[in-house]
Amino acid sequence: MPRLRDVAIRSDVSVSTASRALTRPDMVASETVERVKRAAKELGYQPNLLARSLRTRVTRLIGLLVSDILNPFHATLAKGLQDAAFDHGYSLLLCNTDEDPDKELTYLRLFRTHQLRGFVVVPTENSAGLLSAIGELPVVEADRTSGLPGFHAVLADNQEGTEAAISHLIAFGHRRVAIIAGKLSITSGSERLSAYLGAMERAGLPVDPGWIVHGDHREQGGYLAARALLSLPPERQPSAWFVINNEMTAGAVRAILEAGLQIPRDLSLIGFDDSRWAQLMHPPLTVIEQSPYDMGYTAGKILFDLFERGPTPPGVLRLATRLLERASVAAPAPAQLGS
Amino acid sequence: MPRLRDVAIRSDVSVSTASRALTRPDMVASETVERVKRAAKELGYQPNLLARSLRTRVTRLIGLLVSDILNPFHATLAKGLQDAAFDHGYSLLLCNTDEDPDKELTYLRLFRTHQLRGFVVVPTENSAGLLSAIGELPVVEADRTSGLPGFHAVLADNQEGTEAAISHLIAFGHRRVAIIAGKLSITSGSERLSAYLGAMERAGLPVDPGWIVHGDHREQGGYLAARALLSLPPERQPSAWFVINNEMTAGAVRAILEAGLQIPRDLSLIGFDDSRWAQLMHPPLTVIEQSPYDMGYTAGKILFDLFERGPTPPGVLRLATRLLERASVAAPAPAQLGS
DNA sequence: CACGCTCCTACAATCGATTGCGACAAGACT
DNA sequence: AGTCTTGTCGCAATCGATTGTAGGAGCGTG
Repeated sequence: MPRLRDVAIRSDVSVSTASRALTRPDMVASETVERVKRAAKELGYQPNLLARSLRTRVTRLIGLLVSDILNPFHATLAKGLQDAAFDHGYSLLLCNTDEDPDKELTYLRLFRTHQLRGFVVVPTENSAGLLSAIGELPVVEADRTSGLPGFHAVLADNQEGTEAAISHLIAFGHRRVAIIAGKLSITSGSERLSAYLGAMERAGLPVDPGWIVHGDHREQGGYLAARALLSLPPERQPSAWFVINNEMTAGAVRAILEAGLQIPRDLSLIGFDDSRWAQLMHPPLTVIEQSPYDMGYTAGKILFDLFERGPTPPGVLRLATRLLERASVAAPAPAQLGS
Repeated sequence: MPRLRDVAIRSDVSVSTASRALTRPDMVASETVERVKRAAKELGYQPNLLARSLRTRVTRLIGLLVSDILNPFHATLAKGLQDAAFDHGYSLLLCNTDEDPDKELTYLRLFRTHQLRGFVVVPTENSAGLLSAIGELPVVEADRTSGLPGFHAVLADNQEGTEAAISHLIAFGHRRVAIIAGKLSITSGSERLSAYLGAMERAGLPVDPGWIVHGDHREQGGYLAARALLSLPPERQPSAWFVINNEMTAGAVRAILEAGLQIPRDLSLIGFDDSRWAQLMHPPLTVIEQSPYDMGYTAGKILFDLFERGPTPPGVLRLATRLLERASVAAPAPAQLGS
């Protein structure tokens, strides 16, 4: 690989002039710039970013830390961030933690050793303890917050979305609405649960404690939570479920199908976050749509802003949600109305 | 951030000894090693990989170039590669090209400027011309090959998979089997098409030219191809479709539902590559399952092998496929048997 | 005691860029 | 003619690590 020195020799200038000709052309005579550029092109010169970054103390690398890129929500977020990175001339280091604190710590360290400029993280339960250790690196949290002060965050408007979901169910006549909730230590989980409780209370509807089950945000967790709901005695059965994320919704659907129930005849269902399978399943699933792509793109923009303008007072940005009415919600069967 | 110099001063040795104590402890008195390590820990020292890589001329970065990380196939492949990278102490740069040759070229250049050690690519039509330009960088192709000689590749056993699909349909009594094929310039597409033709011929079944439609490997392409099939005159209608990738299968399903047809009553369907929606849709889709995770992991292993052992004669590794029988294939209705 | 040997350690060069500063020439101005 | 600008360009230091080589300490041996 040709070095800057080769370009300099070929265009008969010093290395410093060659450097300036390529990066700050206004400081060099235009005729010289031309000569240097031509030489660079002829040699196929590509600057060594390691050397440049070492000298300037600035890289053009950012990171993304998610628990699982297989979750379409994360994949879409990754794409949004990647596009933002591309638009700003940055490259993206992708890291899956699999919810493993050791991996998470390893990656966080890696971010520092690789001299990343900053990163975006979808925090997990363990993140809070770890993030406080990384120090001065600019960070933007997406989807959830670790609860730590000082971080910028881009989140969905969980309250608005949840309320829309519950209102939708109530409008169909449901009075017995269950929730497959998540971990309280994860903000998206706790916010959606409390919005559910608020919406039910405002509607004057009692909530059976058995209607609140907690999953681990993964498919299997949703499945187990659904089984718990299905095993409630008949007189306590809810007529509709609200599931707080897409993975658990998939698990819940699996459990429902296994139990031989039909949606929405026997049970109405509404999920948080859209996905292809939600559109294609039978019946198509009514969901609260979020914008993971925008979330990623926006998180990126905030990050780049941070790079340019320096530290900013941290703020939380809420992205709107939207009710996508499809066919998994219907009026409850008379027998289900209960007391 | 503390530098090695700080560690050296604190442990009262020279920078070079500090360096050796941390990276080649056998060359330094164990008592000194101890002292240096302690100092490093106390200071929270993290080596600057830019400087190290600049000096050693070797980074621990690899890249992944895919057209679209939103495709679960690519996402899963990415995860496999990421896990392989983690296991070998490498980090992964993720790049989406969106099938845009400009982006692809930009990223390829980026790989060189970032001094990546090598990369994995799922080639597109444009890749062939570009890959030849990147020179000496180790590359492993996944899922498809660009057709260029000299590259290692990890592919699905397209012939085996396609034959299993067609045999399955034939075993159910289908004689009129259509294919939604891809671009011939993409090997996975051409291989699956020719395997289809071979299987039909060996079964002694004629193929109506109208039964072969080409899509662009994306959802919309599958939709359009499906519309083309559905608009064939009744006497030329196939009783079963084989779709060569998951995105186009989704589009095809959309078109079928729009047309008010029922699977498998009116039409049997079998897709290549499994996905969650294929499991959850109604009816669950019979598919040829591939192992994108293994593909990514294996591609990574080949790449790391290349790093360690130096250039190897390029080879093509085929990963087995498996027929996942679900419920989208049934015997054709008598009226469909045709002539 | 001189010599050679083995261990350790330090000095200094090096990777490939960027950049502060000074040198120099050409032109403007007094 | 002398001085001052202005515009270009080169020298050399620098970023933070790694590593070839040389030198010194400690020890055993003849």
